Amino acid sequence: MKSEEIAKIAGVSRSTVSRVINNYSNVPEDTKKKVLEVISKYNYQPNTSARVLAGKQNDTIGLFIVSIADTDNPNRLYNNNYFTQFVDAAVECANARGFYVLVNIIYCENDYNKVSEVFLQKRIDGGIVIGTEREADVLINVSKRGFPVALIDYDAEEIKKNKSDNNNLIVIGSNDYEGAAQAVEYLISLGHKDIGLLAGRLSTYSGRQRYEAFFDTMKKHGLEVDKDFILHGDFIKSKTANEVKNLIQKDKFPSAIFSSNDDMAITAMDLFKENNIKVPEDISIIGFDNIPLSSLIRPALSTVSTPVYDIVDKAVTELIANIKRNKKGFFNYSYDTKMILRETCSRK
Amino acid sequence: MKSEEIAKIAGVSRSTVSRVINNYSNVPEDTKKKVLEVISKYNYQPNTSARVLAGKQNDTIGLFIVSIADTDNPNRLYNNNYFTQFVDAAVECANARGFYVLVNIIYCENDYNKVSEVFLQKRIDGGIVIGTEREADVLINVSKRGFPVALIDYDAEEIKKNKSDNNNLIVIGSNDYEGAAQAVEYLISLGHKDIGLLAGRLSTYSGRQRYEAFFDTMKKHGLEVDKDFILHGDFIKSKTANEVKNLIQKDKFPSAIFSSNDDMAITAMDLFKENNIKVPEDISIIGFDNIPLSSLIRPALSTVSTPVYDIVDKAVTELIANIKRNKKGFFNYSYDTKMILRETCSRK
DNA sequence: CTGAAAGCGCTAACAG
DNA sequence: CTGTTAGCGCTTTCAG
Repeated sequence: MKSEEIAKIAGVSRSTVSRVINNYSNVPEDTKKKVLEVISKYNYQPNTSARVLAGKQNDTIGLFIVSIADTDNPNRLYNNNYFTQFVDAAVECANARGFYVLVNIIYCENDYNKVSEVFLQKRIDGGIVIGTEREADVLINVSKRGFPVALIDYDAEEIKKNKSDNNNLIVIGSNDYEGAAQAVEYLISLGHKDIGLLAGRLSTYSGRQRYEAFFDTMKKHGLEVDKDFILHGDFIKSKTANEVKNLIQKDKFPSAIFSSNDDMAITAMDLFKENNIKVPEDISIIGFDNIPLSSLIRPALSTVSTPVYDIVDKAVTELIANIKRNKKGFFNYSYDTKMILRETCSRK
Repeated sequence: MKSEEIAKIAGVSRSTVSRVINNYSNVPEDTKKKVLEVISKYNYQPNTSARVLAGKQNDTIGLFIVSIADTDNPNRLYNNNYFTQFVDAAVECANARGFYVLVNIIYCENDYNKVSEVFLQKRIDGGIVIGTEREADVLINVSKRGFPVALIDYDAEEIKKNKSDNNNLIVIGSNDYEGAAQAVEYLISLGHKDIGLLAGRLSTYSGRQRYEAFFDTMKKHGLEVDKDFILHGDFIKSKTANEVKNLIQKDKFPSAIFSSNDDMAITAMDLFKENNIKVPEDISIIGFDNIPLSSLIRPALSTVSTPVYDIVDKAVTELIANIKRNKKGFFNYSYDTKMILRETCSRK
């Protein structure tokens, strides 16, 4: 079924059919009704490719999830409790606004080219990139070519430097520095002095923010950081497990740990349990992200929640506004985090 | 940048550019190389809409996730530990085969029309539908119109009846009846007689299979089923919680429960814990699906694992084969489940 | 208000 | 082996 057939049946021209489909104002109610009836009767749907080729938008946004980690694990993302939230939220928000979502996963540096490809092939009107590494350049270039891009978990300041003329870039994130500082302050307020850090991948913005906040806060309180208590989990389960096992082997032990995300905190807790180290009696731990799992495990994990849903919703909304040319420019939004106290931290 | 410009620069015609893009055999190495160089130099990517309109495939499959549940919960899917696995697996498998994935969520009966729309608009070459309700007809009609469709968690027998001439339908699932029977047998072998059922939504195929297997197995062993021990959780957290709370109020209690999925089992366990009912000392429980969370909670949940990844991989592979016209016809595949014994079942 | 006609960027006969 | 040409199904001027 194509618009020409609809036109013939309705006794009008293709143009008129097109006009009613696109809701033009200058078509009389009668004609409109007549055409609509035929369309509905024959279950006609316009061919998207033809519409796009003729100048319409695609009404689809690309969701790019960077998951450069655990490359030896065939299940990768599959096991990542953090990103799945983004997929769900993005699809839900976009669908609610009449947009489709093309989901892409970036497993390796090489995959970054996929991003530009998808744009260049005009498969999408705009894209959201999450959890990105340093390869911001690729994305900034894409946006400079006129394609709207929303970046989540990115250093807005650094981008602002290079962007200058960028009209299609939206940077959205949470105030992780403040959130992490607050968590460490909390641990300190509980009387902890020997505090360890389970650090995330420093090539991510959030990884760096949480890392720096930890050291700054410790310093602010005149607390020494024992190098042996700095574990580089890099947001990767297997790495985290190795680092924690190493720590357990040592003859000294922190009384509390600030973990840069919940996944790593949970991995550590499992290992603690295996080794009869009690949380929070023997060691306190606080995570970051407030993934669904964190409230389900026992003891329930104290953590810092980032408003994932709000962030994604903002990303989708702003991206669509940019696509529709309502709102061009460089925008930067940042959301506050919130400490969620549960059962894994106790007074020293 | 369009193919004509590439042609001009490379000193050939558009057709030749098209030929090298589509890897035709009748292009001499030299010409090919020359064109490829220009393409790569200018970072040219063919416009997908134009290609599709000219008769090429879209190289994208639609993933439709039915989530008719908890409609009052704004986070819906977001909290569903089962479906996220499907999204990840599907994207990974499809990407690996050079296909893109358009993810759609079906929240209500009305959304079923979205499925046909996406097909009719030619946004996708084929679709995978998961967790479907009775509205199979919509999908079967879609496939009858020539669009390849893969159905996961569907009653293949029932479909076979109506399909007869269907050439584009693939039905994939796991042998849930056998898996559920095995789980109940296990509970019985542990000495349990008063066994309860946490039933899933009976409008899903898996929900029905697991339900029937429970009753059949109990009957086979001459065991009575107490009506008060049949809880209709419908795969929905809030409903499950209500049913379990009701049960706890009663003066009689089963010594074991077979839960039609892990999510409901975990909800029940949380309630048991709140009410000082110990698992597995006071009550044994076994779930279904083996979601990631089930191994993380304590006590770790005994369950029946379905090979999600295999199922999705098969769905993607077969769907693509059908799209590429290598393999037309009606196909039905079913995978065995596997009991995973952990810590929630004990001898009566 | 509405039809005719051009054109979006590509592929695929067809001819040479 | 390669260029020319005719669409693919739609939107959008441009006339009327």
